[in-house]
Amino acid sequence: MPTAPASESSQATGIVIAERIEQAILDHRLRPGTKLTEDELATIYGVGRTVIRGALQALSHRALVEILRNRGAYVAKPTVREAKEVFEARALLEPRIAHSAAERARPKDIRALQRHIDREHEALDHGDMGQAIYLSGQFHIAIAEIADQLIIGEFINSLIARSALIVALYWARRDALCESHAHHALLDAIGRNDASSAEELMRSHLVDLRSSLDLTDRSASPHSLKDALT
Amino acid sequence: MPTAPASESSQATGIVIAERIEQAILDHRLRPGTKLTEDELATIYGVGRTVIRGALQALSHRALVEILRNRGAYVAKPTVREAKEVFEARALLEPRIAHSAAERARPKDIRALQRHIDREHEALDHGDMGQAIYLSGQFHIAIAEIADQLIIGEFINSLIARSALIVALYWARRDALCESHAHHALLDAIGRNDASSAEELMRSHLVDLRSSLDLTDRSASPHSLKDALT
DNA sequence: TGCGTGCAAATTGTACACAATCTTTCAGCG
DNA sequence: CGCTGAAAGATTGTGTACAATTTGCACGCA
Repeated sequence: MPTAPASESSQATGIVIAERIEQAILDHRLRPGTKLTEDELATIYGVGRTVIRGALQALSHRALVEILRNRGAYVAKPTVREAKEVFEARALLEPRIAHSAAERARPKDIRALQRHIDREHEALDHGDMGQAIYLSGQFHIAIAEIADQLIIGEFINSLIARSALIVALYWARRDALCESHAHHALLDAIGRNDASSAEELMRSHLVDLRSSLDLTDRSASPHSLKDALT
Repeated sequence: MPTAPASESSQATGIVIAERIEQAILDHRLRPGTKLTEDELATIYGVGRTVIRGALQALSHRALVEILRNRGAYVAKPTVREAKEVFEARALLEPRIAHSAAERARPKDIRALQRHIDREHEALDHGDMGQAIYLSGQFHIAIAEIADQLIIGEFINSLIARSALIVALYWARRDALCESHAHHALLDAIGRNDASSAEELMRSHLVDLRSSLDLTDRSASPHSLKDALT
């Protein structure tokens, strides 16, 4: 939920901290599996553990952080199965949303999308891969916002956040995300209010995205290995 | 109410309390708009406010409880728009899930679904409408579980929880949910592994469900009125 | 009477102290 | 030499006190 005014005190601090941590996870400054100790974060942000705990719990609801009882919080490590399911869900939701977005898009929406693409290129030029991946996700979220479907938009938001983690773990072909040709094509179709093209472009874009990942079943995946030993 | 023994494993208490409150909301013992004071709940369940706060925050993430900063937690009151969006999302997700469920269903799954329907009938015979609505939702969740799609299943779970709130606010035709003919037909199709029938039945069932609600735009809705004044 | 201001009560937000639990380490024993 | 078990250390879970914010009410002024 977009609780806008961050400048106020109170619980806003917890939300701000959660967003900071989420940002760090999304652009890969915090790798999957990293331990997030409450005390450590509390001293870093200069607040009590109560606030940190709330932030971590919020992130765990978004499946970005995994909280193990009495054992602490860790940056989540999606399994291969979860990764597959995330992309199945995206394949189900996003083409439909792209369709709606194309129907509803107005000039200012197109300009907003264009700005997203520009920032994406900028990050790529600076070689900031983490930021580029983050912005690439933001582009999808921007499309969902145009579609003006808050609930489905929230689902997509959550799925894209998880996708950043999945990319961190399973990315095989480094070229796929970089050539944001697909995003240009989407912008084009949406700009022309061509709903069925936008829908189809989104569908194939997601197929491409998924095929750039290595989701072969490796039972020796980091997660199950760790679980097996403990 | 037997308050949980102190030896019970830590955070589990918070989860248990959240589930109890959710249950109360779902079968309409707590009406939308009811204030949930932390101190009150803390004394009821015999725990500190810390635990209650965690439970309320979890429920707010599921959109069952609305937390207003410095003003407390209230049972959520979905707007007409949110209600429409919930059913749009369900119409998008559930037919697909019904399809998968029909493909994967095995005899024990069918038996589980049958048990759900039996309990539904039982509640109706006892005239316990709240419980009947709750169980009616559980049937949809059971189908999602058969489909074995954890992530989409979680989305559906959240949507169905919200649907219980929506029914509490906007139910117009009291007959619709009671005649669970649609659930029988679904069980039948899934039992025959007839995926396309199950998908189509789910689609029309959701249309029926939605048409039993009064979602006409009344700008004097409790929520927007409150917002307008503040 | 109507309206604005200021104080008091209630409720939430936060920090901190203590208890419960898990992990690690190391000594003793087979 | 490896295994078992217990104690020490570290980390999380919970209750509670205090601070911050909001709300309700009463008072005074036009």
